[in-house]
Amino acid sequence: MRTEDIKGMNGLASKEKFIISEIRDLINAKNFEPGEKLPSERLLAEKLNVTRGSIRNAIQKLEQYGLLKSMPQSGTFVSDLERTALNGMIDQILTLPTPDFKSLVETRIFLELKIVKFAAARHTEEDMAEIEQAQLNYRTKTLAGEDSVAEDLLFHLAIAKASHNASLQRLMLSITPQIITNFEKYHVCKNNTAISAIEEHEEVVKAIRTKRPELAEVKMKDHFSVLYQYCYET
Amino acid sequence: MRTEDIKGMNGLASKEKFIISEIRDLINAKNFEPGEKLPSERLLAEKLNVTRGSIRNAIQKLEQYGLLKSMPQSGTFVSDLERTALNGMIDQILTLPTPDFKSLVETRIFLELKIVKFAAARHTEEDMAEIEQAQLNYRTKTLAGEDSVAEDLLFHLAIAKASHNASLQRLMLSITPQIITNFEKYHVCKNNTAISAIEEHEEVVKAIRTKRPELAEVKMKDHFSVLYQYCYET
DNA sequence: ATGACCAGATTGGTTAACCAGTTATTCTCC
DNA sequence: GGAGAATAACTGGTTAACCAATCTGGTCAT
Repeated sequence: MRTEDIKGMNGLASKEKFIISEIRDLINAKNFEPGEKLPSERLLAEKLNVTRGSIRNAIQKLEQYGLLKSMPQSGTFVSDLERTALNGMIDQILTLPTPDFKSLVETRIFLELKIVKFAAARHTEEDMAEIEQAQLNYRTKTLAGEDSVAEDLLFHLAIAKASHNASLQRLMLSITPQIITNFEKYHVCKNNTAISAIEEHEEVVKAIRTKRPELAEVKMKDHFSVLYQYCYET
Repeated sequence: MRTEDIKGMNGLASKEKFIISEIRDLINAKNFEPGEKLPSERLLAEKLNVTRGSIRNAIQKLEQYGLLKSMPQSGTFVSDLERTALNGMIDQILTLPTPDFKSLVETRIFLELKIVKFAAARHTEEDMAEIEQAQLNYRTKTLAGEDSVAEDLLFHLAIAKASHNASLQRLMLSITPQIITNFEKYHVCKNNTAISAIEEHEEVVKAIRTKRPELAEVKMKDHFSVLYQYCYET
């Protein structure tokens, strides 16, 4: 059995993939009931001829997806899912490809259009203050002719926070940096559009402040128009 | 310095929070440039009076969000983000609350309505076969009067895969199990609605097969109507 | 002066021993 | 024979020593 250390398509080392699939097979072979206890890490390590650390990594991965739950000094338990569901999820996790840039941008736009609607509907006074402060920072930095990518990011994150949906906020946090760090590479963000972005931002702010979700979405869409074209017209 | 082991609001142990915030402070104090190398794990551990393992955990967390990047036998580097952006992101990560059930459901519906549109537009023959097989499984299991929560989940995951957007698929994978495992607790999924769900599913399948994104979205929305009411009418 | 090169220090990653709880077992006493 | 307590075995988590790749600084031949 080769266990190369090269990273796979979805960021999982192939050794980790192997272990995860073995755990899946074990769950199937033994007809595990939901909530049942997995064999101990040591036993699994011995059975699969890998180190215990590798087992722990694999378990941690599946724990991130909510499929397993480790209890200190007690054991690792499969979550309350049917075995067939567990199987399907693990299969998808194993074959999940690394998102390409277009997928990321597509997802980001889509997330933000919803987030800004929620923000317009649910924001508090403090949220509004933070958004406006972020926009002020972006404005001054941009007008000074300096690079304002960071301030732009913070503006959008402030809106995400104001959406009062922790789940959406987290998704936003997890996909944004990947996009930002690839921006230059893909030449998506033109510097000369930064000035006009100030006004676009302020239109969004105005719509949020006046609590008009639909308008906020439209204005955000305008702001994303360049990115949008990149996604759907190439 | 208290370092309780109790999990914080966002699933981060307070010790981890402390370390992450210290790392942030360090990056600020030393005016780190994008891409610069962080002090070694040993040095950080000594400086913060914690074990090296704790440092490694914190770094791993920030790596998940794409803010740091560990290079074997070389060092840990901050990603190519402005320091202000780094700061804002870390602050949000530290204060991110655990998503409540309503946030999760809200997000799931929203994701699926987009996913089904993409699936209708982009699915391949294999995708379609998998979706229809999943639906068949759901149908037979439900008609047999057995519990079909797992088959329902797999049906929706098959559609997510057919969206051909790895980013969306991953988001879907990461929020679904949390919802499923809380279903019973919140009594959202009534057993007696399962039969009618068969037809709703098949309407969705039909819309996907005939490549009508808008219709697919409508049909999916119908399918989620009960959940939707739970979200927005309580 | 310059470039190739080598040894030692430093790095993140890995391993194995250890720890504090939990759980199963056995032994005792009624 | 059965309930309760002591105990041994086992659990995931933690720690410290170890590893191999890498980086650094100086040295030496050119």
